[in-house]
Amino acid sequence: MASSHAESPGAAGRPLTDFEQVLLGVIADEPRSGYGLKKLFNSSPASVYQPSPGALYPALRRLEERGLLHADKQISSGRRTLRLYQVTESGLTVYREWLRQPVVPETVGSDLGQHLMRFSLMENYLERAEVIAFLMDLGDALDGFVRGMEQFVAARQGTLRQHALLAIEHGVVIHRASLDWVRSAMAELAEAPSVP
Amino acid sequence: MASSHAESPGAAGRPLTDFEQVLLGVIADEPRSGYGLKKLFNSSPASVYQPSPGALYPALRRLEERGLLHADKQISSGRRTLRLYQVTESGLTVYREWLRQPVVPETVGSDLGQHLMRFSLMENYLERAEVIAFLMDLGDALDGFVRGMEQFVAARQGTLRQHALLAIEHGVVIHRASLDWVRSAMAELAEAPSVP
DNA sequence: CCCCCCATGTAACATGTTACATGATTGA
DNA sequence: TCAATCATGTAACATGTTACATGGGGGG
Repeated sequence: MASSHAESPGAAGRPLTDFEQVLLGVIADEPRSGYGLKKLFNSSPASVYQPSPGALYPALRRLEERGLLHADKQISSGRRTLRLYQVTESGLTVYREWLRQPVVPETVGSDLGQHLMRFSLMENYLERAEVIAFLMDLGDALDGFVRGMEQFVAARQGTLRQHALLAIEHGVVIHRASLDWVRSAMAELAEAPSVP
Repeated sequence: MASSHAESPGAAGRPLTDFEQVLLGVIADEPRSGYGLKKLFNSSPASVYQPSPGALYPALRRLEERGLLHADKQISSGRRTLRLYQVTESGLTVYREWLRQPVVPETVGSDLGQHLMRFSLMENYLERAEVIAFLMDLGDALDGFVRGMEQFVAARQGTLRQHALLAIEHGVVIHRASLDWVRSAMAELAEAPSVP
């Protein structure tokens, strides 16, 4: 039942899940319903993430209960109730704080997807200079990660089995490719100044 | 309480988690205790995965209850009880089945880590020819994934915003790098015939 | 004596998956 | 009328995270 008591206005609580943050960001770009979000994710390139209804609807309710989202109960063209979500002001604040969070080098090895998601959502809310600074930090973190992996390999020269070594090299290769991407993205953004 | 009733011998039940499979594989390589596994993961390159005790110990118990692992209760050098796990025969069977599972092209975009883990563990249990066949399939799947991404981009030429397009290109770049890795790994394995 | 490492685990809590339930509307 | 799509959600279950609890043993 939609408890209609507005929650903590400052939005201080347990930090949001990545998934919750992404929902917030997507809805900040454009109001959506649960079903609309489902369609959006389904149409995404080759299964980036397909949230199950049991994950999606409760997540939206949680965001609503925190006062970060607000649902307009609508009856779209005679249909049954459609809950069209919009971000509230505190939702927008939380979202922007997330976008501006610094890149933590230690997590870049396991969290690359989150950074990409953030980069993608940044387009409408951050200025070009901030985006470029973000990419710079991401590049540094990736560079450090690659160096760390290479040192790890060098330190265990000979002790690693062939497949383990190859698997680690896969990690190196992947992150070096990410780094190259960061550099080319920076170059592209630097020379084509589109209005945010 | 360690219920000592041996479970279903054929090991038919809910399929194992990736994490459970990895535990099974690591223990198949060499008997380990919970703490030994913790140390092993901690020493892994730059936080591949750090299982929390609340994930690790219950997982080991589940594998034991299924009859896939067996614990020798030991008192190592006067210390408190140490549970040294070994794979049982049915555990080894399940493990080998996992190693031989075909590459599913649809999942390769989100599951690359699992395939790498499998590749790494294959070294001791599969023959060189099987490993190369696995890499061949993985390469085909990656190639298909990259083509699919490129088609996706081509189909929406112009409709994608700049950052979204760049993020997708990141996916392309990453998976192409993976594909290159697969090819070089195949070449390396083909010419250096070490005994499995 | 105190601290850190060995070594196990539990409790509370949140979250996710799968599968099912419900009902309205549109088009063949 | 029948099927598909729109649109919401719940129930059962398993799993994970964080934080805490417990206790022995070795070294400074």
